Amino acid sequence: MENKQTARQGDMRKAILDAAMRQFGAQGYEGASLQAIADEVGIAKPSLLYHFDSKNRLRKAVLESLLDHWKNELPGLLSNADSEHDRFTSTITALVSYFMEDESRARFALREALDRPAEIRGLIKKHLTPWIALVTDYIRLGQRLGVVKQNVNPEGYIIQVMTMAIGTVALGHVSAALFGRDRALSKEDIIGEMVRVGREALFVNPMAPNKDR
Amino acid sequence: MENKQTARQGDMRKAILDAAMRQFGAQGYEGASLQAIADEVGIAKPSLLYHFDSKNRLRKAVLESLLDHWKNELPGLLSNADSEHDRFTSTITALVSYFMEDESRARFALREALDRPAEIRGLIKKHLTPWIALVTDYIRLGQRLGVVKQNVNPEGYIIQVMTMAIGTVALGHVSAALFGRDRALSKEDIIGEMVRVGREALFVNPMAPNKDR
DNA sequence: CCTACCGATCGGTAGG
DNA sequence: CCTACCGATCGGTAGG
Repeated sequence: MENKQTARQGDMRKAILDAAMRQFGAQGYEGASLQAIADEVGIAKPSLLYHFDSKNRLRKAVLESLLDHWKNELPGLLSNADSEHDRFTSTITALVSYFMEDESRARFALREALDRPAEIRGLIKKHLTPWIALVTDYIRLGQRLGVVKQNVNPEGYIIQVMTMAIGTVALGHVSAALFGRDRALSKEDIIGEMVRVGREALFVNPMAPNKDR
Repeated sequence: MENKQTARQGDMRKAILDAAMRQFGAQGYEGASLQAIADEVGIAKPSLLYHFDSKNRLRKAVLESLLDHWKNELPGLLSNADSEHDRFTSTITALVSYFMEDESRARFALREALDRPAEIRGLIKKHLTPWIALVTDYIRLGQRLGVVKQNVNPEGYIIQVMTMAIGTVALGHVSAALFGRDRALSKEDIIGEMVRVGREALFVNPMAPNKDR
């Protein structure tokens, strides 16, 4: 009862963050106006600035909500796996599912990397570096075990997989229609081929069953 | 002599197109102002609108300059190759070189796909469809010859390679610093790993010498 | 190619 | 959470 007001404010903040992510993702930060975001939420523009002091702070809050998700998700993802193949499959599935669940996430993340490379580089370094290092360690372990190809460049490989995952989702509406109706591709086809490419490039035996050691 | 004036105007148009591509690529279409573009060229804003009737027409002219390059380049690229491996190497090298030569090209292309998916889809369909169909035909030929893996989805594969090529160049400044100084990656490392990923996912024998039939 | 200028919209503030 | 309003900047025009 004492936090009824707080709960309502929390709901409103979440509604604003959702609308902002969609608008920023679709129109870009400069292209999206506070007016359009306020309209989508159903409030007046100054009311929006009561919850977030400025457009820039609103953007940072959206960014933070993405980072928080992965800071909570990554630890479990990387430890709960019985084999290298499982680890690859569950990690890339979680990565792609998260962005496909709401494509605005992929578009927003891609735009931020284009608009503010220095800031995004700093955020990644600060929040994601230990987890990325863990992935490269696993790849090197796989190489010693003979499960992962020797010619894989672990750091470069991670960049390619992340670029494919975010890029494929963010550009889905463009690329799916690259071919005539007769050769139309479903989202599942595109994602499936992405996983296949990542798998073939990584594993000595890409089609190995679940257990590999 | 009679076209001295025309030559000067052509030079000015080219200077404006260059500045516009850099500004659009770095700041986005909405984020880049005509004033900033005019400043970079060293003329007044209304002078810019004498050469291009509106900001939107200037954007379309930049887009057209990218498409024209590939409409001229692709025919030669796809026919001048002695083997499937050569075709893959020369095509992906040309693709990546073109974007690396001026990274604004990759950023601008990526932003346009995000900002105006319907328009870009239409442009690709109109200008690039026959060449893309030729590439899928080559992949299917390679599969019949036993050079290309049977589980490749030709359409999906092309999407992944294009996403990797454009995304890797456009996001180079962000991704290169994902790792500490001790594991720093050069552009060549990143591009090399991209080519390796594409090759391993495509060929039955990724390390085959030049001739394969 | 320039100076001078236009209406519209932007992010943000005052005050309640 | 709202109405009313601000200065700054936007793309674009008039006129030379």
